[in-house]
Amino acid sequence: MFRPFRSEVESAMTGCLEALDLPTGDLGIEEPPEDLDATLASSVAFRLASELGAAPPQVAQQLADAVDTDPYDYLDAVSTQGPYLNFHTSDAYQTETLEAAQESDYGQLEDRGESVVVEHTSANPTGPVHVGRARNPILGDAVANAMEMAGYDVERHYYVNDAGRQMAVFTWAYEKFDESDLDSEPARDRTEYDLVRYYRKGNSYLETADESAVEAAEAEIASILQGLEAGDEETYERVGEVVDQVLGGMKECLARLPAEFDEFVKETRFMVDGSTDELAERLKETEYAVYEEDAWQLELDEYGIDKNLVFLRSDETSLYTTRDLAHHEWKFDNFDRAVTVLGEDHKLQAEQLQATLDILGNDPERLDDVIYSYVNLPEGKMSTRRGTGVMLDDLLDEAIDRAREEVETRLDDRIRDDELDDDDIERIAHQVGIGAVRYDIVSKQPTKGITFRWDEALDFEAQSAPYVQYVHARCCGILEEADTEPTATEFDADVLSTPEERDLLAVVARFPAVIEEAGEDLEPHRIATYTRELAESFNGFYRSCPVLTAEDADTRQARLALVAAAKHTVANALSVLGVAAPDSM
RNA sequence: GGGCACGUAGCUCAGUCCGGAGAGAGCGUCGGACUUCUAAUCCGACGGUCGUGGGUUCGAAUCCCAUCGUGCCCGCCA
Repeated sequence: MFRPFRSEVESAMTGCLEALDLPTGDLGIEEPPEDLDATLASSVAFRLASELGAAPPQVAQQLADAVDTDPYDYLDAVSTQGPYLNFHTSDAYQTETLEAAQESDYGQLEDRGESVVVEHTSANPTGPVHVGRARNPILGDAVANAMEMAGYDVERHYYVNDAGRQMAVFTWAYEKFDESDLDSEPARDRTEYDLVRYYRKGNSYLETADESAVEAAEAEIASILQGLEAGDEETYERVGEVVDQVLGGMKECLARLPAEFDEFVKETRFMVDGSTDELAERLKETEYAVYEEDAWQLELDEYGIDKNLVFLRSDETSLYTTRDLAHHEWKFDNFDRAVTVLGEDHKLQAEQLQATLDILGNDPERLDDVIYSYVNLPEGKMSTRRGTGVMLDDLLDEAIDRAREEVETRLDDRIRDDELDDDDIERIAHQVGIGAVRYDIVSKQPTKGITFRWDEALDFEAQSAPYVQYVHARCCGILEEADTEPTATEFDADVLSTPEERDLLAVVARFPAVIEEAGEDLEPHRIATYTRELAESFNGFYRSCPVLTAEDADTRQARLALVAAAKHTVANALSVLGVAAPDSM
């Protein structure tokens, strides 16, 4: 009910200011400090003080007196404290929040009737997913989830770069070398770990072999690229054999997170259907196009980009961005909006794409980018080609092992007599281990750099996933013990009167607004911050408010409803983050 | 050299978009709380020139300018 309450406050303030013939452009509405019992506040009195020739506290009082709360359901009263106006909620606010949160989909906002394609990960199919890349699926999945919960109609796409130079090199190397040429065993028994050895071998060969050998190899690589450009069937099959195998392995790895996709869109698709050629022709016709140094380029100075964008090589083949432009026009044809999650190293390319889409007559406002910084090792960047980096599979394995150890050591001094069996332990180890990895990454602002350190990545201490997951397990424990989940008619929210109960309910009430903000601003880390506040409030409530042994039946019933509300809220918040919500821990 | 990001407690981070109520957490350190619905919990203490210097403002971690440090980018690679 926070969102409707906010609307009421805005409406009440606007009405009040209009009645006094004051400007309504800035209502100064903000969230008050935590130790106040007001739900919203306004600092507008500061700005109106000079205009009214009175000190801010007097202005605040004058405004508070003028506000009419009668027409509103959730706005109960306005008070002042110095220069601030404080807005207080009604009993109906509590009651209806508690009722709304009994629904297991609490936080799911109304359908906006707007479709959006969220493209994320899109890692080149060159080898195993390493931790440097892993921020993308974890962030991307959360962005998609947040938008979905905020009411958008979301599709998740993985754009497969199967037509670039890297894949041509890979295909050439895969065909040229034999197992006996390779100098190591696969690090893991899965296709991408096997095949990446050819890719690395090929790259080191190109760096170290003698000139004529490199020349011959480059000729073969160029012929593969040209074969793709010309739509040659056999070339597609050769490249496809490598791409599909490697991608298949990468999908298995990503599924462990899990990060799932509605569609894998191959870039060769936009070569085969002629849209890349057609697009290049259209670009040539624009006033931005120049033919320099035997290649077609686009001058983007007007867009503040001083680097020319080459869109056709001198041999007439297309480049990644050319194909990606066709890809994005396809997105615009099929979706209302497009969101792309990509590393900061692709930022310039994203700006060029944005500018060029505009030149081609598209509305660039329909495309948003979510940019994140790479996860680096203390000693530098991770690289598939060079074989440096921590593999996501290894990180997940370690995290699960660490979580399993934790569960087992806690087994002995466990109070609850629910007899965890081996399957439970394994389940909890997976939920907590993988959850901790995801939470650690998704809870930080994407623009902040992360340096990967094993001890930090495997730190399950507070302010991490298990802290929040534990709240869910506690809720489940209570509700299971009570042997009933209350329905919306069987409780009275008014009996929830302790500070801890009111605080928890107040936090629960804000959840839909947090979803709205995270979904609209593409900032899922806000949900992680919120889960921490929610968990803190719940633990405070848990400490001081017995539920099953409450002093009377009404209190017990209302607290059970509050526990169910907290459970749905924490479960749905974790679900947006892609973190499992364990029933027991 | 140019462009873009980041810089908040010893460490890891919220807060910055949209300026407002003594700058908040966690880890670590120190001290407390389990005959209790799960102690992966809770309570308390210690700890901060919000990189630095200017400016705007009644008010700046937040906006502007400058500066330093770190990262990323500046390929007919992706």
